[in-house]
Amino acid sequence: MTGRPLNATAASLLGFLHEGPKTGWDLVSTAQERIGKFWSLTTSQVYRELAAMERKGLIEAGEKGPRDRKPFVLTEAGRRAFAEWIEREPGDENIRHPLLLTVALGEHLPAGRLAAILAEHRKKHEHQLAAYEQESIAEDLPPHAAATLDFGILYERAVLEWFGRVCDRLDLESDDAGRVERVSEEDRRSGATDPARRSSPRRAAGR
Amino acid sequence: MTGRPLNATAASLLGFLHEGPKTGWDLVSTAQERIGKFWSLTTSQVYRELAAMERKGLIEAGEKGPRDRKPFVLTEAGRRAFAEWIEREPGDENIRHPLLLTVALGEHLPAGRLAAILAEHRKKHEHQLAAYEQESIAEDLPPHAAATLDFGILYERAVLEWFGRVCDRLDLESDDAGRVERVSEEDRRSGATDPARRSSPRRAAGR
DNA sequence: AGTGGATATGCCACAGTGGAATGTCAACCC
DNA sequence: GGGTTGACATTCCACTGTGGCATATCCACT
Repeated sequence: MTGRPLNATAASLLGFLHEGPKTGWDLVSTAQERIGKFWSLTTSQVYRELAAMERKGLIEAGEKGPRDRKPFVLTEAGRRAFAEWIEREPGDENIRHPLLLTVALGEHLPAGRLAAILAEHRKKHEHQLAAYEQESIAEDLPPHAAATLDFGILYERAVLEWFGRVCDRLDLESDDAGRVERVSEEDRRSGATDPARRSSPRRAAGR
Repeated sequence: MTGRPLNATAASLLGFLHEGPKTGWDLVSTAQERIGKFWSLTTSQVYRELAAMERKGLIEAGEKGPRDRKPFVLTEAGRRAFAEWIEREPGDENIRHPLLLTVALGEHLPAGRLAAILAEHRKKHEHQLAAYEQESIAEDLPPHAAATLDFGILYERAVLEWFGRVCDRLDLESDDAGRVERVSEEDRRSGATDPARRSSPRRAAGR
């Protein structure tokens, strides 16, 4: 038994199936909503994992509903496999960040173009942060969901702080997105940072 | 021409080849050092991309050196392909974070175990941050490298801040990996899968 | 000469990814 | 009631990524 330990994507599907029978489609949307922020998955993957898990007896298909809806339920073996998986030490994170690639190779790019790209992405991250904060205020989430949402918020804040720094480092003007940060670099030392008091932001520069 | 636009891994290799002829081996180490933090790649991938790019005429092999060293140089077509690639809007980052998965599904895990896992990972991130800060102080990096290193530092700081918050959120004791009993028991009695476990405990933390 | 380790390239099998293609049904409109 | 639309549900396929293995070659040291 326990042939090849179950991958994380499959395991998370089993996790969601603890809440009751779900079809592939249901699982795709559940997963995208609940773990999509830090675990990308696609429909094809979901269906493939479901088929594989059915073969292994971890789940079972129920009666077909309308439109070929095929709801799956956990079997005992599935429950056990999940329990085993979640007990294991999770691996390290794996980040693939095209924007950083562009920055790293940015010497081959005119400064203005790099600035434009950064501005574009900064805007995206501002929106993302706003959305997360919105969500965290509006909804009264169960604690585990709140914890992962926290991650999103802190991550986005860090990214935004980085944008400010990068423009500095590379002597770029950050404007088109409406400069806001510039000032806060200086303010920073007075300790007026947000609710997060943790480590004094050590400014290295001296340029 | 321009058959299917060049993937990011291949493109970064072309980028490094701007610095002069390099062999596959050279490129592996260059890449790991310069972009490995946010763009994972393996030796096999590098050799495969090199072979493919040679077929497409983006690079050319020079004289074989000792030990089958096969240095590649950029061709004009390669230069163009790279220029085209780096001009494009980079995609969004893609994060896969097993630890967050475990947290998100953490209701199926005894609180003590979750705390232990978190403590373990926190330690790793503390080391990583220390390493980055070390590097940033010790070396006088070119600006683009410094910029990406900054990202690493801010990211790790954010992660560490998150660890503190999570323990709070989930009523976990944060310190070392010991500590199994004591928490969780009273949460537990609210029943198996009650999805409406809304009222977040959020106790006052003094730490 | 022999051994072991770092350098160097390449192959293979398989897992994971993304998007297009296909099929099915409910609802709405004339 | 026939036709169109669009959401739902599944499958397929080509590409990308991973990790291990099989070769060599060369160097240093015995």
